Order: sequence, then structure tokens, then C-alpha cells
Amino acid sequence: MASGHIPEATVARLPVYLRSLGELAASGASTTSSDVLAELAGVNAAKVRKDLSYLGTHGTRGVGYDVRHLVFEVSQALGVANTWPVVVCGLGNLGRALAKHTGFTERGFPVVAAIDVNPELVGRTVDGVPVHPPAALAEIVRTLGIAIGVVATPSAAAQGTADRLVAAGIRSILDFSPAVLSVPHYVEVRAVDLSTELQILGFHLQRDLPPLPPV
Amino acid sequence: MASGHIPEATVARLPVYLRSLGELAASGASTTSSDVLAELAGVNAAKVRKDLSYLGTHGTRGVGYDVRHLVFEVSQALGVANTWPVVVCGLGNLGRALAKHTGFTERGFPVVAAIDVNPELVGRTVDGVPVHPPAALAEIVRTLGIAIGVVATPSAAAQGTADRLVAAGIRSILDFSPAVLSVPHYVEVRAVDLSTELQILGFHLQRDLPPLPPV
DNA sequence: GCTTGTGAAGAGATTCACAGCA
DNA sequence: TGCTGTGAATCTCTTCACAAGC
Repeated sequence: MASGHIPEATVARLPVYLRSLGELAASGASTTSSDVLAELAGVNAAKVRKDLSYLGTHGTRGVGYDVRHLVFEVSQALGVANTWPVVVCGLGNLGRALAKHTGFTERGFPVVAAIDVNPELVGRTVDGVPVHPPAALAEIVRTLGIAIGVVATPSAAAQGTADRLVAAGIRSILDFSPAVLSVPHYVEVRAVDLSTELQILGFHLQRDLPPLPPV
Repeated sequence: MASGHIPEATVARLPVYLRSLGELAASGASTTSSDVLAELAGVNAAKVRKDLSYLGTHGTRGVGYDVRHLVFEVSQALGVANTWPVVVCGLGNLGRALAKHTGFTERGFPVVAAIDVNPELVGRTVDGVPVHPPAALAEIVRTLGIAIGVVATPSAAAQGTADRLVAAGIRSILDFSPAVLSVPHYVEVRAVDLSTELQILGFHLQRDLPPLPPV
């Protein structure tokens, strides 16, 4: 199948496949199967095959997939050859951790700037990342070619920060605040809400653990 | 409709509704509608009504929902009255940020202990959270009644950490490592992979921005 | 009037199961 | 023989559209 349109659910799994393939390559495997890849990625084999079919990939029936070729195809689809510079907004606990996080740069998402309202931070660097005031956003987005904004501010400041990111031309936002951001339709927001995740876990704990409390 | 079974997709939205209802209550509203709630939660009104119908809730036709009553019902469904103590494993940048994060305690997920392999940290406290060695896991889970384990170790250590959490009796894991954890079926894992999120944003940037590069 | 609650329709994702091919 | 690629079936979630009821 041609890669005309890849379903969202598939896109969300491609990074996992890519990482799994990396492990396989590191372990010296030159060939793999949908079964093995499924095991590594934590999904089932039919899903792996269907997902890969959207990439227009061609494994070999009776044999499997060539690891190196598959890495190439998945990388291609994800566009990992591109580099998308990131700005981190808000240098609280989480923002600082994100700014320091080296894994981003390795994957093509270098944190090239940070924004904070604290005048004591502005003008300094935090782990090599220069800190700017909010007013400087539009300019640094332009001069540094920033493509993605990370919102790590307190939730009260999140919407204002998002507005400023959008005004500065950013079209992709990763939001760590608990707030629901309101942005134009052409801006993509991915929300990572840690409290929500915990509450979902809590829901299932509550459901599964007690075999119904006695009256 | 009775709350016999709530779809996963609905469960994942309940925390968002709860937060939105909190904002409404804070702004003094005593009544609301599926429209208003939808706007605040960033979804559409039909979804709100369908979701709430799973809770067996009763709004008033022609009027809307009583905010206070709805807060009660959603809270009830999520079990937010419960407190689920959390242990954070791995005190790198991210782990430390999570340990310091006060929002968790407020929502019923107090971080009561941390685990790290670094002997210089063990025995000390990080922002009031006592640090234990990995070997102490089973004991602190038992004595502190820990329900949820957060994996914030380097990815190489993630599976081992998960194994130890499971052995210690933990059934709910929030995983921040890029690794896919392999756990028994009765253990629920929620993975929050920051690089994956960025790669998904990158995929769409690649797709949407260039109107196809010229040959 | 206005807004909920919900069957029914629609869209999307997953899984099945097997034909096709090395 | 063994594994891929994929239509068809199934399941899940979303959206529609309207009757029910304040």
C-alpha cells in the first residue's frame, strides 16, 4: 500500500517501532519478523504488519523484514532526518528538567532557547540553554528557526504562553500544564498531563482492587 | 445509563471535566451546560453528554447540569477521595522534578518515597522525600502502602525497575522511560514518552509545512 | 422556548484468517 | 514450509439528530 495517508494510531506507534528496530540492530540482527517486532514494541503482530503496510514497505514472505531497510523506511516516514528546534517556556522544576534533557537533541529536537518571566534567569543560561523574556519570543522563533514550543509554565500562565507561541508563528505545542489550551485549528497541541495519567491509574486501582467493599 | 462499565476513552476525559468543573465552580457558576463544559474541556458537546451519561448522571433538560452535583459524580467515578501513595524511581532531572512536584499531593497522589542507586542520595531526603536503595522497595511499598510506581530511570534500568516494582506488589506504573516495559497482564502501565510526543509533532510538521519540496 | 439523554449512523482502529509468494 | 500483505469482520469511539421533558 502506498503511503498516501497514515492513520494517527499508526503514526503514534512508529517511534516505538523505530526504537525497537534500533535495539534489534544493536543486537546484531539483520532480519526480523512481525512477531519479534511486536514483542519488542508491546503490540501484536497483525498490528505491526498493518502499520508497516501503510509505509508501502516490503518485507519478504516466508522470511521477514530487513532491519536496516525497515529503519530507513520508518525514519523516512517520521521524517527523523529533520531537525526541529524547540523552545521551553517556563523554567520551574519540570521546565528545567526538560531543558537539561539530552535525549531530545539526540532525536532531532534540540532545545535552543528557554523563556521565563523571572528577571534573575533572563540573560543567563541554564545548562547551556539561553533564557529569554516572554517579549523576545517572536524574535528568537524567527532567528533560531524554532518549530516546537513546550509549555511548562504554571497552569495560570499556560494559555497566555500558548497565545504568544501562536503569535510568534509556532504551529506545534507540547503542553505539560493541566490546562486545556485554546488555539487556532492549524496549531497542533499534544497534551501531557501527569496528574491526568495518575488519575486514570487511580480509577483502575479503585475498580480492580477491592472486590466491592462490604456494607 | 448505569455506571456498569465506563469506556476507556471516557475515563481518560473525566479528569479534564473535573478540572473544568473546578474552574466553573471557582468562577461562581452553580449551573452549566454540555456546551460550556465542552468548550472548557476542548471537546464537543455530544461527547460531554455521552460521557456523563455513563456516570448515570442526571442533568435537567432545558436547564443543564448542577455544577456541584456534577463535581460530586465525576469525583465519585474517578475515586478521587482515595489517596494513592507514589514512589518515584530514579532521581535524574525528571525524577527530581516529579518528586518536587506539589500538584500530585494535591490530587491525592503524594510522593512518599524515592528510589535511587546513587549511594550519596540514599538515606537523605530530596525535597522532603526520603531516598531509599532499590533493595528496600518491597519493604517501603508494604510499610507506606504505596500503590503506584513512577519509572524515571535511564531506559537501560527501566525494565529492571519495573520488575522490582511488580515483585514488590505494585500494580500501577507510570513509565517515563522510552523503553517498552514488559509486565504481567494484571499490571497497568501508562507510558509517557516525551521523545515520542515530539516525534509525532515532527511527523505532522514534515507533512503539513512544505507543500511538497520542488524536485 | 432550551438542553439533556440516547438510539442509530458513521468513522476509525484492531483483529482475524487466509491467499500469495519467497 | 513460513511469513507477509490485506480484504473482511469486529470492536470501539465519535457524531448525528431528535424525542423527551423541564
